[in-house]
Parts: sequence; structure tokens; C-alpha cells
Amino acid sequence: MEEYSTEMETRIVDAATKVFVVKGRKGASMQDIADEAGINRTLLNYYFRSKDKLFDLIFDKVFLRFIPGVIELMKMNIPLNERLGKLVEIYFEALQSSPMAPIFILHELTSNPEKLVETIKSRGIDPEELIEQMKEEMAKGKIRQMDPKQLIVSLLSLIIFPFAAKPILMGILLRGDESEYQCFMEERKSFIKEYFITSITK
Amino acid sequence: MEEYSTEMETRIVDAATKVFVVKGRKGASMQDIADEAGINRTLLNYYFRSKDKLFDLIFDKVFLRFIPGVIELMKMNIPLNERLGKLVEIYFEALQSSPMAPIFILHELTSNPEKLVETIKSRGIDPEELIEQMKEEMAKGKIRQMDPKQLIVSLLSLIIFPFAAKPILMGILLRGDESEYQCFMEERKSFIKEYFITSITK
DNA sequence: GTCTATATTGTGATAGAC
DNA sequence: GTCTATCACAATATAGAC
Repeated sequence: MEEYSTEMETRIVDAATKVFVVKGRKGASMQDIADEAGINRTLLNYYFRSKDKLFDLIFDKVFLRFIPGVIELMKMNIPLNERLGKLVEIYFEALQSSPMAPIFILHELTSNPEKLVETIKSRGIDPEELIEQMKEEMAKGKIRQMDPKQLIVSLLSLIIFPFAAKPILMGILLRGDESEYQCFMEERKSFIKEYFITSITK
Repeated sequence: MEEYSTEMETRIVDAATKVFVVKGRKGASMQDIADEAGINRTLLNYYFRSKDKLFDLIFDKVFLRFIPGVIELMKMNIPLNERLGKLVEIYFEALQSSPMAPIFILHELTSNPEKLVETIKSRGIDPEELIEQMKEEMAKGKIRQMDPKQLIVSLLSLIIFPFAAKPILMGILLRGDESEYQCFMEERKSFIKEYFITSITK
């Protein structure tokens, strides 16, 4: 029985992730990845057969970074505002270690929409439970009346967009200062909790 | 003196825009664009010299769709909540005619960050005036105390992200129903005004 | 201006020596 | 497993006929 993941394999996967996430499926070449890994180009084919196979592997891996935490969260039996607060924590942590992931995922999905079905449907991602809880708490008068879906999308927007739009924010709003961006993102977490989550709670 | 834009040129630009916006700089081939325009491939080189030149033209054009309206808005002398409401209107209109533009722009900027300087800095985009107005109205107690930059980014997030994330929303939240997505986006405009803009106003 | 033919380069992938 | 050599093909771009 062989190992599932050799040292060389993880080395390649790490390099491929870096390159694919920034340049995308077409923008990245096998040479780029080999250079990043510091190995010969043909080794990529030896270990992963084809570029497309390697890409699909990376895409799944990057995409999955944003799933398990949410699944875990859904299992907890806690009040809505607490749950939404934890959602912010989970996504910020995932995004801070993969800030480019949103653009990578969304660009691939727009130029390759059929991919969505394969990747998502197979996992147990279902916001129905969260929506139910929202409706309940609205009925009880604990939070303001609104469409639960609008609320979910709003929260995700507030969290994810600033990571995706980093280059624009840096250029226009923060005058190219990297440390100012870090500072901005640091404060953002509490901003979302204080000004959004709090304000929907009655 | 020749015309600045012949019929063939606009035909090519229209086709190139469609293709580039969906597939990106590398993902799109000259053949794709020629097919979309229904012309011979070599005519693209005849009219626009190279793929990169054509792409840069398209990128500028698409990017600029989101600028003039905001510039116009900044000149108006109106209260903040009204101004933010108009900002929502302007962006929704621009985004509804180019829903893929955000991903297109952000993907290009992440894999090509130096591009930002050339494209943005040359235009007169400066949020300083908007930030000033926010500070004033906070000082007067008209809106809640908060970092003006967080507020701007939040508003842009709420507007832009749902367009960029269309494939995800369709797949997970709306179960693949296109008309439900249209309906969702239609309601979103008033949702943002009612639940976000209103809630920051004291 | 528009086409065909062709040059040229980049890139993914495999064969085979070591 | 890792390398060199090579193939096959796709893609950009240009030259030149019409």
C-alpha cells in the first residue's frame, strides 16, 4: 500500500495552488507551476497526468476551504445573532489564509458554469436550516422582518467582497498602503458585527 | 480625416467585449472573438493590431462604465442618505447591463496588479469628497458614528457582490432558477436602501 | 478590406535514456 | 523518479494574392 500523498505531490500541489489561484486555469502554464515548485515541467504530468486534472484537484481543494466550517456551524444549536457572529469569524479566518480564493472560484465558475453542479451538489451544503431559524426568530419578533435570503447574501457580501476587491480598495481608497489595508480588514470584522448583525437584531 | 469608429470596428469591439468579459484575457482566443463577430480571424489583427491591444481597449471600456455616473453624482449638492441612494441606483443600472464586469475586472487586476495604476490613476476618481461629507454629517449627529471607509466598502459590497457571485447564488440559494434570481436582484435594490442606508441614518 | 497561406512561438503531453 | 528530446497542436501574427 502506497502513501496517498508523497512529499513531491504536496510540493506540486502547493505550487499549483499559488499559481492557479492568481492566474486562473488558462492564465497559468505548466511551466509557471514547475518554476514555482522548482522542478522539471514533465514531472507535473508524471504525478498528475494532465493540466486539467491538476487544476480540478486544486479547484476542489480551494473551494472546500470554505465548506467544513460552515457545516460545523450549522450543527450548533445557538441563537441566530451568535451564529451569524461565528459565521463572520469562520469566513474571515478562511479568507485571510486564501484572500485570492473568491476571485479564483468566481472567475472559474463564470467561464465554466457547468462545473458548479459537479462541485457543489455533491457536498452537503444547504442553507435551508439557517433560513428556517431566521424565519422562526422573525416570527418571535427577535429580529427585524426581512427576506432571509437577502440577509444571508448581504452578510456574505460584506465579508467576501473586500477580499476580492483588494486591488481596487488599495488603489482608490487606501492609496496603495498595504499596512493600511491590513488595518482596515482587521477592523472590518468588528464593524460587520457591530453595524450589521446588531442592527438587524431588534 | 477618417471616422474614429467604423461599423466593422464597433462590431469587433462588441464581440470582443462579450467574449473577453466571460473568458478573460487568456481564456479567450482570437478565433472565439472572430466567431462571435462572424468574421475572419485575421481581420482582428488588421483592425486592432494585436490581441493585447484589443484587450486593453476592452478593459478600459468596461471599467469606464462604472466611473462617469459616480463622478456626476459627486458633483451634486445633496444630503448623504440621498446621495447613497443614488449611488445604489447608478451601480445597479451599470451592473444590470454588465453583470459579469466585476469578476472580469477583478480577475484581470489580481493577475495583473500593475495595470491598476495605469487605468485608475489617470481618471479623476477620488472618494475624499464623499468621506468629508460623511464626517460632517456624523459630527452633526445625522448619521451613526463609524469609519467612513468601512461604510463605503460595505455599500459597494452589498451592491456588487451579488452580481459577481451569481453562479454561486443560483446554485446554492436559488436552486438554479434564473427567474428567481432576477426577482431576487429586483428586490435587492430596495432592500439595500431600506435595511442598510436607513439603518445608518439616525 | 478581406481572404489564404504561412511563419513562429508557446504549451501540453509522451517516449525513452538514465 | 527524473531528465532530455520530441511530438502534436493551438494560437498569435504577418505576407501577399485578390
